[in-house]
Amino acid sequence: MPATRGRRAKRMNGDDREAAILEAAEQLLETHGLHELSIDQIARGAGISRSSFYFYFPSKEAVLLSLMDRVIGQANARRDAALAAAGPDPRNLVRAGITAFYDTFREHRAVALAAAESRITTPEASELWSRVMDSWVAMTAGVIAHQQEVGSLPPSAVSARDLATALNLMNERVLHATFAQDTPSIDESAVVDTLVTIWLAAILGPSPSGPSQDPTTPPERPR
Amino acid sequence: MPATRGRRAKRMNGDDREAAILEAAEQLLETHGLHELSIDQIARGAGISRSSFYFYFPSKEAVLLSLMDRVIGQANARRDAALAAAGPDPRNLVRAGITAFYDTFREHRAVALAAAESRITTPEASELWSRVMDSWVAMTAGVIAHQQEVGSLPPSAVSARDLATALNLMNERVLHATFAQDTPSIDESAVVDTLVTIWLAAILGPSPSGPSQDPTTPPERPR
DNA sequence: CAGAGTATCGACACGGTGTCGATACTGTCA
DNA sequence: TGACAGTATCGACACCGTGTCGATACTCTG
Repeated sequence: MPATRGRRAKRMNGDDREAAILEAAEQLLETHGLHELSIDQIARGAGISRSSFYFYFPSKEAVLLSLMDRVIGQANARRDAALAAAGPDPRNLVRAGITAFYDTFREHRAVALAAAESRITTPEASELWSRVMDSWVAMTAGVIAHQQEVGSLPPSAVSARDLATALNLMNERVLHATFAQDTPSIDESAVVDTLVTIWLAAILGPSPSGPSQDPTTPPERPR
Repeated sequence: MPATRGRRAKRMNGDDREAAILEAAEQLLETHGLHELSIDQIARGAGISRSSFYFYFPSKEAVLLSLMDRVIGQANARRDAALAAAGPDPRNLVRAGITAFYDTFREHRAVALAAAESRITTPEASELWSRVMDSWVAMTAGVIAHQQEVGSLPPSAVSARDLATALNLMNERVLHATFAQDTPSIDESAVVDTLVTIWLAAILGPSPSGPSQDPTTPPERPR
């Protein structure tokens, strides 16, 4: 990046600079964990000094919070669109929801990983993520309760809410492991299918393959 | 704790002091996250100065690593005993394994939570935990593969290994959430049942409740 | 072109880390 | 018993990242 040709573009306006900080941070997070990133690095990456950084954000965690907001908004939008297009069949619903989540965080894996890191130290990040997870859990619990009413899931000993919580936490952890290439973790090519399989086993339960009420989709669904 | 009656017990021998540090650390971790704990606090808690601390451990992460070793050893021992006592029925196997895990980390929740925190910053902690998880995954994958051979689980599109990975990561995350009282999380009273339900749905799959081959244990197993 | 707001920086104080050299205590062997 | 070796302890120092403050430069608008 040569300094904007000829005359050096000295001052940036506040919004541009803020955007530059966000961009620099996300870019640096591709290669370094949040904890191994100093404010100085982010500031330099955005073309300002460390102390100028504080003019825009009170801490690096605040930067991440901004980044998280954007990504979460995208995830929710994508989910709502996907679910609307999926129709009522729980098989499609589940796959659509998981895919929306997967696609978004795959595109912004740096932010996703940093968010998990930040949650530990920053209450704000923790609360933001809690709200996100809660909305997914509530939605999932609705689907499960519906399956129980319709009769394809026997109202087991565990509550729909708890089941929904466990499944969503599984997604969170499994996708994190995949994106971080943890050991053990699941390959990107298989992760969605694996999650969908478990979700369907858990919420469609005992009914082996026979569709209980919606014959619009084939009972067997390989691939 | 009054200073050992009358004459102050000045010097401790090295092993005692090391034990005191471990104890102080675990005790402090009950109420504070690892990141909000300074070496000075741990050292004072063990009755020495900060610089003396370095005589015993190179960092607070090293202390945690010691703590983790002990707890992990306990978890493995408990698991092996439980599995040996559980017999071949996968229903009992699954519940026994999950309960062993749950019980151990419940008794040492401070260490469990700190371990998760430390994994982010300390490669050693990350590797140690990876090895633990890998051994659980391998064991689980064995059970799943066996179920597939026996025929009660149709060899689905996803590999036994991936299934095992997802289920174990679910346990890790769900139990963490429970012990940390995250939002959302599952109450301690319900968490084992919830996990067992999902595991059985995933690895026993389509077969509703009929015992597949081992009639020595009752198919129903409440409490 | 003056003044209000915007943007930037250097310098400082603070708190946590890790190292080093000095010193005190303890057991043991001559 | 008393000197020496090893063990244990500490204070002082240098370092690094953070956050704040006051000074200054730039820019727009009247």
